[in-house]
Amino acid sequence: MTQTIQVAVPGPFAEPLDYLAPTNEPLPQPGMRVQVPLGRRQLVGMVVETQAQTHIESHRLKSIITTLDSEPLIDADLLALIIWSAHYYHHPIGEALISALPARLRQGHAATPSAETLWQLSAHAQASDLDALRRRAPRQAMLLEHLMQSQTLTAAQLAGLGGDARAALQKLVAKGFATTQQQHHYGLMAGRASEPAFALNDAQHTSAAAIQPGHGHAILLIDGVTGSGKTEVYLDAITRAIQQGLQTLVIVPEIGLTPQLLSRFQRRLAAQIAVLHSGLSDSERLNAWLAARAGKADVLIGTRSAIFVPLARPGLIIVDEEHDASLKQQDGFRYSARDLAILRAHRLEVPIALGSATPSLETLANARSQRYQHHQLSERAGQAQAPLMRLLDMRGQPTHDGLSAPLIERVQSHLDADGQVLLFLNRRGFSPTLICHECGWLAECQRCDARMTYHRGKRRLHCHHCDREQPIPRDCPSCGSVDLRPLGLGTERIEQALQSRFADTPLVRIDRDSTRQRGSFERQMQAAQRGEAKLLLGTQMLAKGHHLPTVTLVGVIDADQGLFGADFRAPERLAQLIIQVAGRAGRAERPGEVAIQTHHPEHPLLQMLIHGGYPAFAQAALAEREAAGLPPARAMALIRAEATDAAAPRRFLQAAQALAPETPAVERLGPYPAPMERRAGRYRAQIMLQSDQRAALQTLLKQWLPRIHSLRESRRVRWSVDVDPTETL
DNA sequence: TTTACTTGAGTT
DNA sequence: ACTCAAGTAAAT
Repeated sequence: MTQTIQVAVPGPFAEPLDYLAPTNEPLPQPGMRVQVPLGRRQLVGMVVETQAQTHIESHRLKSIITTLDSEPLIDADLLALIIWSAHYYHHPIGEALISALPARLRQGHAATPSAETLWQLSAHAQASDLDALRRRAPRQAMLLEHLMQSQTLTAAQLAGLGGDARAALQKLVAKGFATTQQQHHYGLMAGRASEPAFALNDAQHTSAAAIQPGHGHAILLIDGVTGSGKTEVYLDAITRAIQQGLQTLVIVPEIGLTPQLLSRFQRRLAAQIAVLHSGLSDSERLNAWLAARAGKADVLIGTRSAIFVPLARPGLIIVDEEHDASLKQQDGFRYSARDLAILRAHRLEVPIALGSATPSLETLANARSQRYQHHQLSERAGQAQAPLMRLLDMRGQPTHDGLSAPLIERVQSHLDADGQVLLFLNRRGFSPTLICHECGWLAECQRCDARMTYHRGKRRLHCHHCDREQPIPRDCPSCGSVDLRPLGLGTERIEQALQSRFADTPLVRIDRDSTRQRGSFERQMQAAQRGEAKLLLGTQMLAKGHHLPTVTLVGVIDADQGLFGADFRAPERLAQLIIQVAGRAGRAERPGEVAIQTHHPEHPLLQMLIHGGYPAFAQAALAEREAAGLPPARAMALIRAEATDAAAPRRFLQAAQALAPETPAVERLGPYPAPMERRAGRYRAQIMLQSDQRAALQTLLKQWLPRIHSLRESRRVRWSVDVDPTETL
């Protein structure tokens, strides 16, 4: 009986495939990549198991072609975690395992970091040689002197020396004064702890002390209002992890991985820091991944996908802004980095801290049921006081491009007192659409059930759902009238209104359009932070996490948009956004004020928020979810389908429903059209599953999905499963 | 009759 | 996902 090896290969397979051990090669181990034949193709797969029995007839088994790694890339723990998550999210096992690797490894490249040349002083070199060189080759002499002082020179140091230092060094090597050597180069940032740690206040100290790297598993919610110094708590815990020789994995939202955050870590930690985000090249990502795996990095800061990075000596996991939507992948392998982080911390027996000023209802429910330790930081660090929030009733108010008289009055008053004002509107462009004043025609997208946004700056219509752009029509396509008018409010329009109302006040607008150029976001943010701009206007880009110490007034231009969204999470998101943008006010010594424009001042959500803050809102929202049988009270999953043929998704999902195993434990709703049925030219429908028992929902999916796979209709649509969906649209 | 495109089955 | 064989539609 020859040994069969289970290999996860990229393809639509829920389970690994069986292969024979490679001939003339040692047995590959779990966690190693292997090259395997699949049909006519050769693919990179990952060994999952070597002790397996197979039920495939032995003559049909093929052999592994070759083993690509000399040691496992990921250890048994991480391998098991990824396999578990492939099953939990019902994603093909090979896709899950392969997508956990950096692209270079997926493609089969060697698991080695970049190499850089290192020049060293040769033992033969004498001081007299230096004198001899000084006359004929001053550049070589200069370099030799460098080598004599510091023994080595790296490529990075060379860049600072100017000219063709490399050629001169080659001459030195030829003359036997220097030698070269290739050295691994992981591209790490060296932290210097040049800045002393802040003295923690009592609440910070209590939270930080509860995070004990090296003392087993614990889950902590660090529930800290904006400005309460969550990062100080993290830094304290990370410092202790480093002192114990343990690594910390820090997961941050896409928008949160800023140069400011990195430089703060660098200034405060005596550690090697690796960074992993979407802006890196493939080899930079590989370097950071390998640095964490080899234990060269003490701290790894990364976005969602960093949760799959192997760690040589794990000691602590931190998930910052744990409520942030970007922690859940929205296509393909739809995992939640926050949920997997909790699982990983459990498996590794290390503490995990989840931080947020506005925790998700899922996390709050877990804190309430004592599964997580709940640490509240309700005091703002330093002198800062909580801002005063109030609602501005828009009903019957005359408005100037969305700005009510009371808001204009507040802005003026803060500007007069030399304050800085931040206005928040989560909608870019000039107006959400154009309307024909004669016949009521609206500028609709050809490919989506949505209106096209009018962008005055670009002089174009732009669909924010499918990215389609077109020129602005001269006249109405329906009646020919030339009287086309902007309908609704976007940041460009508010900018214009502010410029005419506060003509002499320097203003900066920050949204995806105004920051498209490289570096312009940082430039504009600096103008905001230094107080050069007195009026700041922007979308959630401006709301999330940037320190704006001199803002005294925050205006929310339109709170109504989020109040009546189709998604059951819309109120939660609105509350989080309002609290976050409100958190920008009064962070330093000045007290802040928050003014929220709304046509529904009596709305319970808004009342709750301004009177009881986020905790009161969250408590009410949790009770509502409980009553409605929605997450986190019950488990949820979606089966989504889309196709260019309008009827196909519904037909497919109906056929799927007919094959569903009957169980009273799981409720199955639909198929029903997605709230925006047509998007980018595709029609979309879905089935919703809900259950009181997570396990029952999993069992149902496990039995059901293979049947759905075998449906003829399944080939005519694109379909996918979304477990624990965060966007039900 | 040849060639281009769609459809279904199978990959260990 | 990808690739191939079989089936169908249109080019010569």
